[in-house]
Amino acid sequence: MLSDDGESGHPPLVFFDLETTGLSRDCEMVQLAAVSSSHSLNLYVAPQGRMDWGATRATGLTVRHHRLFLHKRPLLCTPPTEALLAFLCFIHMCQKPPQRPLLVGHNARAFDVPVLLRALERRGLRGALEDAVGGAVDSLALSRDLLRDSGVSSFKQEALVRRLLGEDYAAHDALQDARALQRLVLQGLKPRAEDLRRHTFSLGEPTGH
DNA sequence: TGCCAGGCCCTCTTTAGGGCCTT
Repeated sequence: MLSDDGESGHPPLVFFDLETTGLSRDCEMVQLAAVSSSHSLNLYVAPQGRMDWGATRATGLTVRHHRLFLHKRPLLCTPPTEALLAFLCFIHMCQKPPQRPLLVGHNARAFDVPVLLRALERRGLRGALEDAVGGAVDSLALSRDLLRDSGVSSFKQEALVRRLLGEDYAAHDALQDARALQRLVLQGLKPRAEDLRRHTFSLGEPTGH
């Protein structure tokens, strides 16, 4: 099976996902999860602002008095700077010198990476991430490419996991999404090293959102 | 009152528009 530990002819892969307060350009991350090989990181962060109703409906997360709740149960939260530093430590742990890991996320180019970079930039940590990784791969673009002419009509992560792996999972929980994405890419999409190279973008490139 | 996300992809395209995808 294709692996994500840097032993398959491509850099180590770190699958990640964010849950946020919404989709707007000023949204804040409230859950940060990363998975590589059998290792995982899962942290909740209490935002300064409010959750959009759509985000609450999708995730079950709510904010009250700057505390975060999942289905009305209080969550243990990590201060945002500590959460980002933990994420950077996780990435360093995944390094196989001289190879630097690739971040992999679904629609990451348009959404997760810009949100993450903004959070890092506010704390002077953006350069640390750019130095730590070899770039990022958007599994949405990768799947659209590899499944071209396959008859797949929905490229939502949940739909791809069901179609390619025959699995249902708890979507909109960042850790479950990151784990499902790891299975989707390694067991379902099975990209070649050149496929990953073709879809790797630099974090230094201007990103939208 | 007026704002309300934005990049990518596809096509009945390129002097554009609409749907997808992320929360």
